[in-house]
Amino acid sequence: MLRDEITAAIRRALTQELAAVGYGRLSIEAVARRAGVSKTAIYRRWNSKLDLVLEIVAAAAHGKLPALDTGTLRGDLALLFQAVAHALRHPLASQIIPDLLAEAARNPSIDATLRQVLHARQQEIGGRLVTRAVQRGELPADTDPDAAIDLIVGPLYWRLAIARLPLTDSYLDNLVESVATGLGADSALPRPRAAPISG
Amino acid sequence: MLRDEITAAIRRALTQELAAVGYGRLSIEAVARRAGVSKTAIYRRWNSKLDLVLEIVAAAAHGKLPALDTGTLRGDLALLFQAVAHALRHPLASQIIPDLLAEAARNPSIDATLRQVLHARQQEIGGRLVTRAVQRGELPADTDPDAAIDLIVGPLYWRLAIARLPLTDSYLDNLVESVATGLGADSALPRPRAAPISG
DNA sequence: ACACGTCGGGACGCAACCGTATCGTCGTTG
DNA sequence: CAACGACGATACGGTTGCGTCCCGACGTGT
Repeated sequence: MLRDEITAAIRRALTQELAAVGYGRLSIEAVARRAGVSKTAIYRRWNSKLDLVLEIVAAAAHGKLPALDTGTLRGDLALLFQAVAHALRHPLASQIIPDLLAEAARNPSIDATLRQVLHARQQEIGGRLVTRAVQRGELPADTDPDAAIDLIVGPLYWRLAIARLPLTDSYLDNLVESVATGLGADSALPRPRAAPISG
Repeated sequence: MLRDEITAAIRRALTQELAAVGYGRLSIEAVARRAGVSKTAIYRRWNSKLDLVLEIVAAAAHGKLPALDTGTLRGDLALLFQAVAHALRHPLASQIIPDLLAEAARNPSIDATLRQVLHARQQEIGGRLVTRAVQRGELPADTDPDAAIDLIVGPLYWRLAIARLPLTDSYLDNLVESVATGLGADSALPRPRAAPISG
């Protein structure tokens, strides 16, 4: 009997509050104000602040995942980077995700939830990507999937979520090439070198 | 006339509080309790919560920086990774840094301070590392220092601060090699490939 | 022995938020 | 059109924190 429009408004307001003040300062009162809803309406739906956040974070991350099998390592990487960049370009996501990841270090419930919806999925996607590339002969057979994920996700996350520098198409192209060769793929092209200075 | 031991106790307590509850929930009262000090003693030294945090964060990051000129790209990377890993292994640092980086997205004062003490230094160190490698002929002449920094710092930060997975010596060795070749250095060794499956 | 200034303790008024409870209202369902 | 239940508004007591102020107690330097 709970009205869906109000539930949706609460979810929307929570997302915005989370981005605006972070999990640490999050207050139910502010969520209610922002949603144009009474506190009562929130407490009818969730028991507490943590419940609310966990439910909504888990739901938000159950979105679509790309097929991600283009037939080449570089194609897969480019597609994955596009998806990650698209997600982290949303101002809300780029504020909420680092905030919750930091909070996860001290809140086991949040940590568990994020591991389910983010890390597990990353490992699954990254693992498949690596496995296929190994099968194609593009990557060494002894490639460690965990280490590969660090190398794939780390640079883009750093630039978008931490350094907050702009992202251009050519940057992404270069990143694909860097990560691919870093993982152990053959270089696409030889690249020009300066002559060593030592005589 | 302010007693140094008390100032030090406040700094220590602030660090611990920051790690325990994060910047969002940080309270002066809790810092005072933890330091075994009265609120008055804190307010005699700093005007507000933000002042306190900014001063101490800035001071903490003015620590030593490694000489970082080993003569080879891989040597420089290994040394840099050791330094980063050492810093992020401290439980306090590994909780505080992601927390403040997330908070920086919504607090301009924190953002400015972190850019001074972290990003600027990273760019300086990373830029020098890249410049030297280019001069030696180890890296392409058109290497973008900013992109290089993402590739260097991102994976290790991701693993230690976000994924919070363990770090082994062999992992670091592999990471040095991956990053070096990803940046465009020649591979140290050819690595075994599986035969492509397609017949 | 004296004066000075920091010290801890504690109280202040103000504000925000928690989670609960109680209203009368309104819309939906049947 | 009647009953039901979610709705907003409002208030509750309790907790926590802010930043300020005052106090008597050191203890340090002179």
